[in-house]
Amino acid sequence: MKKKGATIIDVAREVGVSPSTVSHALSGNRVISPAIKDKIQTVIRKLDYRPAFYAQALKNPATRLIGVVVNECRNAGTALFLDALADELHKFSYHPMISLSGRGHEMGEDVLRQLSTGLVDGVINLLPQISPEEAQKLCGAIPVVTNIRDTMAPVSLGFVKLMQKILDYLWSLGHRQIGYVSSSTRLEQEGEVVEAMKDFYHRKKQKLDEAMIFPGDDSSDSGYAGADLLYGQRKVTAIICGNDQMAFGVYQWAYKNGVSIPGQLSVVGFDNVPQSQSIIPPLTTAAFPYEAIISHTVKLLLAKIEKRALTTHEVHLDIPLILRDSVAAIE
Amino acid sequence: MKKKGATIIDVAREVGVSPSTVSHALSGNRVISPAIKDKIQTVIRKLDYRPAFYAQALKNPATRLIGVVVNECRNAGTALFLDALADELHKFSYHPMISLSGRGHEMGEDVLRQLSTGLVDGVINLLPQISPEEAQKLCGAIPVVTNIRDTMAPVSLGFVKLMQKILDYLWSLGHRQIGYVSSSTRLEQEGEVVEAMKDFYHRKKQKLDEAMIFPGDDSSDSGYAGADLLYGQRKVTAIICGNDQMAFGVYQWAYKNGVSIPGQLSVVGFDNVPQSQSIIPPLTTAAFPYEAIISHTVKLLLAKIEKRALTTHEVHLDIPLILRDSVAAIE
DNA sequence: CTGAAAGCGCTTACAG
DNA sequence: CTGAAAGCGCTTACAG
Repeated sequence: MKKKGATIIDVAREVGVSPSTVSHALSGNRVISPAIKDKIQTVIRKLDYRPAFYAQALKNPATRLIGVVVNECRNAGTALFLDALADELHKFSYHPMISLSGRGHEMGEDVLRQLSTGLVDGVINLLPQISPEEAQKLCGAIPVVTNIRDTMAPVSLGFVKLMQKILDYLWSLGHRQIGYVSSSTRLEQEGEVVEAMKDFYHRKKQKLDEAMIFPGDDSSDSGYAGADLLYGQRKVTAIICGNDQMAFGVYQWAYKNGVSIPGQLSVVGFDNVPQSQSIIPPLTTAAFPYEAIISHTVKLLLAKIEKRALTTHEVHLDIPLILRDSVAAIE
Repeated sequence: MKKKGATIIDVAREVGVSPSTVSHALSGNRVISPAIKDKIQTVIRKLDYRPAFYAQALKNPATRLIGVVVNECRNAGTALFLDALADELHKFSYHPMISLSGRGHEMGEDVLRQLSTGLVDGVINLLPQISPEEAQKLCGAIPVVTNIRDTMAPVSLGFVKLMQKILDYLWSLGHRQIGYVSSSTRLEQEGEVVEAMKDFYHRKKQKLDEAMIFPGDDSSDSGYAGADLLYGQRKVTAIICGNDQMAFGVYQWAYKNGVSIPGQLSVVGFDNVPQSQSIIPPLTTAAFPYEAIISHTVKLLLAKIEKRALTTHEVHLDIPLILRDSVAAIE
């Protein structure tokens, strides 16, 4: 195909000046006589001239584009995150270029590699299956930050404290059989979370039963399957889910099987997506601190791009638990 | 900032051949002696050479990038649409570059204009506030298709038939006071839908009460407000919503106000997003025919890009109504 | 099988 | 205040 469109030379010829003059009129880097400036503006409009992006990029490699790579955006938490990330980047006159790599692992690598050919000034890796090290290798000279897990300045989220808070809460309400549907996006921290659970039971002079942990994949289907196993077979009285999506799957299973929430089964989520508030009963869930994480991620990436020193190196964020109506006491 | 990175000249020098040879080895357009080819591969890996995207684009303007412009992706229907669109584009070796313009109108125009500087081969306009004509003007020589509403080959969705089907269904169950929370994303069709409602009432020897129509903005908040007005003041027994999100808002209002669905209030949505199935009670909703629309949109855009003649010019799609549990008969 | 040269559409020292 | 020229990093006729 061919993108016709006028070039700067066409404009210059029509006005009767040199291309340099047109270029300077556009950039404002040089004082141009008002008469010529006006004429240039007129001709630009007449020919519908638009400077070719790639030709500009060849001279000045900064594109102010940030590649954002994510598997898919159907997950409500991801969608919210992307919207907020776009807003944050706009504040610094950067523009996100979102790539959906799809569910396949190899695709994600391809996308990261393609981005690193000068198209973007930096990339934000949101792929759980790609480590910070891999991401940086795939991107070569282009700065990357892998969300939350970045090696230079990771965000440490208070998963451990959160899990203990949740367990304490459920325990105090009389729950003794507590199931957990884990989340694949927080793989790195999964180990810690399980440790936190072990600790908790240890303090209660009990032992964590590994059969109470169901490996979820962040989809509501896996929440559904988790509920089927944990409530249907393991007879839990409460289920903690690694994200809200899976908690919704638990709700769905409960509805299909005539199990009442929170009457017969208590549920706790993670993310605090809008639906968690509107679902019935409103879901008790942990509020993922989007704003703080996004502002940190963007700050970090811009520092790398602009080769500035980092002011902060590590961030600790607590995760508040939002009490709503999906948890009840055991009578 | 400066993106260092090796150039093709660095590679050529290191191997001891000309840049042309390296270029041909990469493209495969020329037979290269195996020994040299091997050496080139080795050096490329050693220097971590990646062809500069913008320099390639300067010679061959086709980037195989498709700009997709959308206000935001937090709406579940939009997120689903974007995921499926990415999959469809990948089938043809095109890659979506998603831009979130945010809620502001002007931003959307800026983004469209910026895309049209050669960065992408075509754009898909998903902004309800920008008409096909405006979009094409903003994009200049770059092909655009405005989803569904494209002038060349629009998709006509059976909104009229759907609305009549829904009204028939509710009417047959005894509903006489039926509210409607309209959707701002389907502005164009809103008129038709209201006509369909008028027709319906006319056939029933009644008159449509305009007070039964609440102008929604696709957010669950507006569903909430709609329910407050329509049920709280206008005493409807059923509410039809322009999208599922707003139906969820109605659910939320009902929960807060102790109104049971479908016992006291029946609700119908539109989109069939995953949550509509998992919500309690599962929502009776219309299934937006994503796949057909996306495949049509992509086919149309690729035809424009590759300057092929269109095989189809207009598509009529029926919208199935999925009966679930959010509607009950009036006793 | 390989190389030297022109050119894609801009910008920016350099010269006036 | 303005122009001629070099160059960004590639690709592709053209020549051997």
